[in-house]
Amino acid sequence: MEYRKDGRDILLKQDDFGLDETLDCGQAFRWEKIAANTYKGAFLNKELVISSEDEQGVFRLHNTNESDFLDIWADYFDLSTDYGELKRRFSEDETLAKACAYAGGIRILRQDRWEALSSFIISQNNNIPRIKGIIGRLCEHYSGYPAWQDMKDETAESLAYLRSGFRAKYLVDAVAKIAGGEIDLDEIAKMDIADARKTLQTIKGVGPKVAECALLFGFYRTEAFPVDVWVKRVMANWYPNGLPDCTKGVEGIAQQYLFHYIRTSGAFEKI
DNA sequence: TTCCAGGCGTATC
DNA sequence: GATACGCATGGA
Repeated sequence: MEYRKDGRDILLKQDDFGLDETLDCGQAFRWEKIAANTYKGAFLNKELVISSEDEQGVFRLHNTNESDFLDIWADYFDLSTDYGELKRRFSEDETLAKACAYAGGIRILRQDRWEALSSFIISQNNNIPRIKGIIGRLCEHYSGYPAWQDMKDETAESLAYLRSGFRAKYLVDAVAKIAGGEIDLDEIAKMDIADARKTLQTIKGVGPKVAECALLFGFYRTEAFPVDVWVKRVMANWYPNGLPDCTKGVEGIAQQYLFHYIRTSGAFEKI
């Protein structure tokens, strides 16, 4: 990992990293583009402004320090994973080769468990701009993303201001199950993937897709493979017999390249 | 106006 | 176990 201090900023040299592709590709919902090449966001309630420099592959983490960079952001941005190597591996497959070439700057963010779980509960049968709106209202209300402990007294009625529709009662059930001890996110992190899936799906509003998203983005279980309407199209059109072997163990990372590719490249219209 | 969105609960067979 | 349908909201 190559970095140096520059005044109150950290300058990071990092290949295979694009801000638009990583922060605005539907895996996290509260990064906001505040200027050209600049995003503002947060992990837990530690805020960060990050921008790309003119020099290719160099990023500026504004107004932070070395310990936050090493303890928080290096992990959050998954800097210890070699995405160049992953892309070479994926590129054995023709479609994945195109997806990796199309958006080579995608990385999987190592997000907070509760934030990922609750965000993807909100995401169901919803579109990304509206998901961002609902989460934005939630964070505005709580001055940051609320921990589940902060939401213990919420009801579907008290959450009406979110305008999250039928999803509000699902959030309430998730909080209730965690607060009641039926669900322990630390325990889920230690479970094998089958038990983790099964346990998450005891929450109302958490089915196969939301569970996979929570596991991939909140628990960094790279073998989790979320299938939404877009990935259904990917599978139907390119992988009718299943994913290629080169994705084994990191299906979720492959999924993110494919999701972004079919959703934004225009490849879908050409099928 | 109708359709759709990072789906799921429920009823029915 | 599979399939059909309703669900809140808002943009296209």
